[in-house]
Amino acid sequence: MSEKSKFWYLKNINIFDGMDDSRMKMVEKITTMSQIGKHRPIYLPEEPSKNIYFLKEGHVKLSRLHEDGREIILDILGPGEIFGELSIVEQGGTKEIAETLDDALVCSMSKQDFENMLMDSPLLNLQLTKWMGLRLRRFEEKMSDLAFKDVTKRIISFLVRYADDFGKMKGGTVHISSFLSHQEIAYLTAASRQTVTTVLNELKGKGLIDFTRKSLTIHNFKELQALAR
Amino acid sequence: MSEKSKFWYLKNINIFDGMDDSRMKMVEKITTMSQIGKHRPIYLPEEPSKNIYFLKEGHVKLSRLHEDGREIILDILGPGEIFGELSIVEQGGTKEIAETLDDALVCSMSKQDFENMLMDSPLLNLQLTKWMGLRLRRFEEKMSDLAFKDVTKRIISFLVRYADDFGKMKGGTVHISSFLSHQEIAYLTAASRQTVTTVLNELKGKGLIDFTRKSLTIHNFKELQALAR
DNA sequence: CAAAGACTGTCGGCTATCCGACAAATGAGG
DNA sequence: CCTCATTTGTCGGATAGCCGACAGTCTTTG
Repeated sequence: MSEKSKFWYLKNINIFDGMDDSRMKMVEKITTMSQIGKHRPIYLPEEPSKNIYFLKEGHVKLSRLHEDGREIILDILGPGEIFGELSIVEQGGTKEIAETLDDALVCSMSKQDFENMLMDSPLLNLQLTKWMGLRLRRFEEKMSDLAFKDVTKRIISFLVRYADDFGKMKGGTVHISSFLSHQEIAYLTAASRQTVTTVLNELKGKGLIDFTRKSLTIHNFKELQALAR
Repeated sequence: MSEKSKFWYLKNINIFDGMDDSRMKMVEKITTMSQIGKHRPIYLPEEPSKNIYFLKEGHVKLSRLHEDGREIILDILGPGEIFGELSIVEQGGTKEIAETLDDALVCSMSKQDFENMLMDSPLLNLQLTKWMGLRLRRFEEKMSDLAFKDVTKRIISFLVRYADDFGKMKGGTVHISSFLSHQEIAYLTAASRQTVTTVLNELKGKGLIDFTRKSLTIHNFKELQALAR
């Protein structure tokens, strides 16, 4: 993979693949790069963001709040992913919060510039379409998890997916150095904080995982994965 | 709205807006139109569909099955919407079922043709992008409903949205002539059939709605809407 | 128009999970 | 190293909603 494409790498697709150099220069011109510390908001609901964001490094969580303090984390994005109001139609602003999880490097550009860029490069637009299709698929997956699985399975599903994104695999074991708080996991899995604590300790008791406040080890990835269905 | 654009009307966006006539002719050439009766499958999981579909008339439900007979309906699509494997990346086929709810008119075209068409028309592609953004938003909405609301509110939410799509508004009352079975509503709201029956009868008892096996009347739309939060 | 099949209504028991409460453990900052 | 704030662990009570069962009602079709 070339430097250029590595830069804009997307989990499954590189949206800038096949883009010529002159265009890449243009892209970098209309883009503002910013380093953002951990646990900082990028945009808030009711504060309609006029920008589209690319995540170059780090991770960002997208969540929604409810009137009472409850929260649900819709998705965690990794390097290369895009967020912001992709459908320019609405004006009301999003109901989403975007917030960094760790130190992140974010490129932003105006919706207008983004739109122009898409109009200018059919290939880029097509890649974006495919990527959005994948994102829709991810949401579908999460929705059916919510509908079909009990809390334990949802938490295991989460651990597996999270390990996939953040972990270092070594043999069958996966180690993750930046773990989330139980509350955060609760938001992700639509469970209560106490239940998360209990379930994690059950899994620890069965020797499937080990964890501290800021790290997680999955002893047998395949085995855990199998328990999620 | 011109005949042409009415033909391809999308709920919120007309993806063929601004398309010149010669291109529209081409579109119609690579497209196969078919009339499909009610409650017929369009594609099934593990039977990877090589096509992209446009819904011209009628309604289609997209759902997922679980090993045990359980089902969740992810979305109900109306005239003008697009479905199929929009992200061409995956080869495994979808886990989705697409099935007509009523008599439908569906246009299908091969993924390849669709992709070529998008490459050929940046504007079209951009419209598609916006539309997919809206679809993502709809999924987000459904996910937070699942996380935050109890069954009663989820059912009310469903009624309101369904009435919006299918109903005829007259004053403050909405009448819907093609209502779903309680089981179907259960699948949509991730509830059990019995609970749906009970909740609907509670709402009837409070004079908010009336229903028979195949019709629904909402007496005061605004009032019901307010109860969903 | 009769018989079979599908849908609706209702009940009672059951259980997963939430929620409040509080104590213990850990970590951060002065 | 002490203090305060945050996170984790555990318990018991409350309950929403699931599930099986079964009866009643409507629909379809031969």
